[in-house]
Parts: sequence; C-alpha cells; structure tokens
Amino acid sequence: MARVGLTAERLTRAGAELADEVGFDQVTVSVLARRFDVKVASLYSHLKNSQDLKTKIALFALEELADRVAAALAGRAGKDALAAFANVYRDYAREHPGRYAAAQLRLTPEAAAASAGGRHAQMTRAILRGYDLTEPDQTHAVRLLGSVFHGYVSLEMGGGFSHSAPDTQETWSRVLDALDALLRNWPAP
Amino acid sequence: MARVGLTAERLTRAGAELADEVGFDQVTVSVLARRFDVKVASLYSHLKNSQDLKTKIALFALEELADRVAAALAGRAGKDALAAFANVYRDYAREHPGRYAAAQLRLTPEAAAASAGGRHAQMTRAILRGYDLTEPDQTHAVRLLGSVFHGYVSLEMGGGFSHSAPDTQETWSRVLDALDALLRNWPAP
DNA sequence: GTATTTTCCTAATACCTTTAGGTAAACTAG
DNA sequence: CTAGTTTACCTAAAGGTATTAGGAAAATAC
Repeated sequence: MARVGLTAERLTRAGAELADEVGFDQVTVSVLARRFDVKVASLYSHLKNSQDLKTKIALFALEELADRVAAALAGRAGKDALAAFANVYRDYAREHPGRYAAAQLRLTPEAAAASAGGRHAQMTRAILRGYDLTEPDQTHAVRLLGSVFHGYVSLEMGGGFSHSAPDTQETWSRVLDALDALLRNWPAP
Repeated sequence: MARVGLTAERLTRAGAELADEVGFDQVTVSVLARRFDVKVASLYSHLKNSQDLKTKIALFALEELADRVAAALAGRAGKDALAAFANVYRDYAREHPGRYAAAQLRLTPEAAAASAGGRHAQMTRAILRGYDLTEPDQTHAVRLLGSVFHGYVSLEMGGGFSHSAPDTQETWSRVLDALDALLRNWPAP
C-alpha cells in the first residue's frame, strides 16, 4: 500500500494538464485517479468533489495567465502593451486550450474574490493608460477589449473562421491595428 | 402502454427548453425522458445518443437565431443594421441562455455544413455592405464583429462585468457606437 | 516507541448511458 | 375490416462516474 503522495496541488496541476489533453469538460475525478494509479475514492481526501476540482483548475489557470500577462506588460505602453496583452491571451489559449477553458468557468462569488480576476481587471485597465480616455469611457473600453480578445480566441479555437481566405494571423494583426486606432480615436457619445 | 408521440423534433424542442431552464450541459437523455414520463431507453429510437441530442439542439438554435437575425436585418443598412444584428444576438442569449450555449457547440464538419452557419456568415457580411470596405478587410471586419458580439454576450452572461459602475446597457450602446465609427474609418494596413 | 494523524483502500449507493431483445399499438393493403 | 408490417415504448442488463462511510497501514509527533 505504498503512498503516491497526492496533494490538492498535484491534483490541480495534473488536472490542468489533463484538461489540455482531453478538454476541460472531460476532466473527471475518475480519469485523474486512473492517471495516478489510485482508486477514485482516494481523491476525496484532497478534493471536496468534482466541482471543487474544476474550480481549483480554474483558479490555477487564472493565476498562471495573470502571471504571463504581468510579465508581458512590464515596460510596455500604448499599442505595444495592447498587442502584448492580446498575444498572451491568444497564445495561452492555443498552448493550453484546456486551461483557457477552465479560466472561463463561472466561479462562485467567494471563489471569484479569491481568484486572480482582480489582477486581470487591473491589468486590462493598465493598457488604457497609454490612451486618452476618461471614465466612464475607460470602463466601456475595458469591456470592449475583453470581449474582443475572449471572443476572438474562443471563435478561433472553435474553428469559427478556419475555412476562409485570409489566415487568422493576418486578421489578428489587423484587429489589433483596428483596436489601437479606435482607442486613439474614441468616439464621443 | 399508451404512446406519448415522441419524435426527434419534439425531443429537440423540449431539449432546447430544458437547456434554457437548467443549462445546456445539464441537458441529459435521462431528464428528458423523465420530462416525457417515459423510460430512458425509449429515446434511443429517436436519438442516436446523447451527443446526437446536443447536436440537434445546437442546429435548432442556430436556425432559430438565423431566422431572427434575418427578420431584424430586413430593410436596414449601416449602423441601423449593425445595431439590429447585435441586439438580436444579445437578446437571444438573454432570453434563451441554454440555446445560445447550444449554438456554440463545436459541430462536426458534416453537421456544420448542414447547419445555419452559412446563413450567419452571409448575414454578418451583409452588414458591411453599408460601409466602404473591400476584401480582405471585409473578412477581417466580419471576424472582428463576430468576436465582439460573441465575446460581449459571453462575458456579460457569465457575470464577467457585473459589479462595476456603468451598467452594461450603457456599455453596449457605446460599443456599438465605437464599432460603427471603426467601420466608417477602418485603418489602412 | 507509542499515539495520532493522514493517506489510501474496500464496499456500497445512486445516477447516467447505451445496447439487446420483446410486446403491443398504429399504420397499410388487400 | 382484417392480416401483416412497422415502430413506439418497454424490461433487462452491463458499464461508467460521483460520492459517502468506515477501515488499515504508512507517516508524523512527542
């Protein structure tokens, strides 16, 4: 009965890797147990339940993504910062589709409060420092940026625009150009 | 052994309603059977399997949404068309969250080909007729619009920006203003 | 070196999915 | 309008996942 050395952390990490391999919603307590060569019930000493596992993976992904954004944003401003931010998002989703999906999980208010969500919001707002927007336009712009990035990544990963002519890298560049132009020239109400 | 009169269509419709009530991923063959007061196995005369049910609901939602978009777009152009299109999307998601989620289901190439996806693409492109864009900028713009609409609706429904000051209706209007301005003034490469 | 905590186990319950094969209701022909 | 065929729904069964209760052995604490 040798012990494997399970911890909530190891399970979360393994769950994140599993998510990238098979998809976030295929992450299940059973297959995680199998991966550690351990009986299913054993995981319940470390996890409250299946939902708890998913929440932990989501929080992990949010932290990891926030760390990457923070690193990419350091020392940049204006369009440079905008592109860096956007590319981190997109690259993370491509590199870690399961974790990206996890990061979109609807969290309970408590979990959300303990998450890196606040850092994300702060950093998105930091991008706008290079542009000349005042409240409440800043908030509108933050929401627009979040929508574009999330929407684009989500549609691109889902195969939303795979078959048409211009490749998605080209579109991505032009979308960033467009957003930059828009922020520099934000329309009055 | 009175017959209830199950058909794939009735199951799909009921599945769509169920999705709106309990969420698309809570839609299960079991609860659908219970809703018709019928044994689970009976549904397998009408559905290939659980995935087939979800696909049928997705196709149904895509058709319904395309119909609404078509109706809203009739006789409109320019910003009018843009706003009409966007509002149909957003309203549909608010009114039928489960169906909207279903419409995002990743379809197999065959299912996608048989879906209303083509109509959606065509109608999105039709919006741009009121603006002065040529290929390949049109394609870039189509992708941007899709990203914004989907991203916004998705984040708004997920509670992404619920706690901050300006309400989301105000942001929505300003985002539409911004997109209109951007399309009228699309930056050269 | 004993006591305690913790990790992992077996066992059991409950639910969802899917297939195989049967019965009776509904349709179809003559 | 009855005989034959189709088909809607059923029972039975097997296999997977989630979760809880309670036990044994390994690790840790004193």
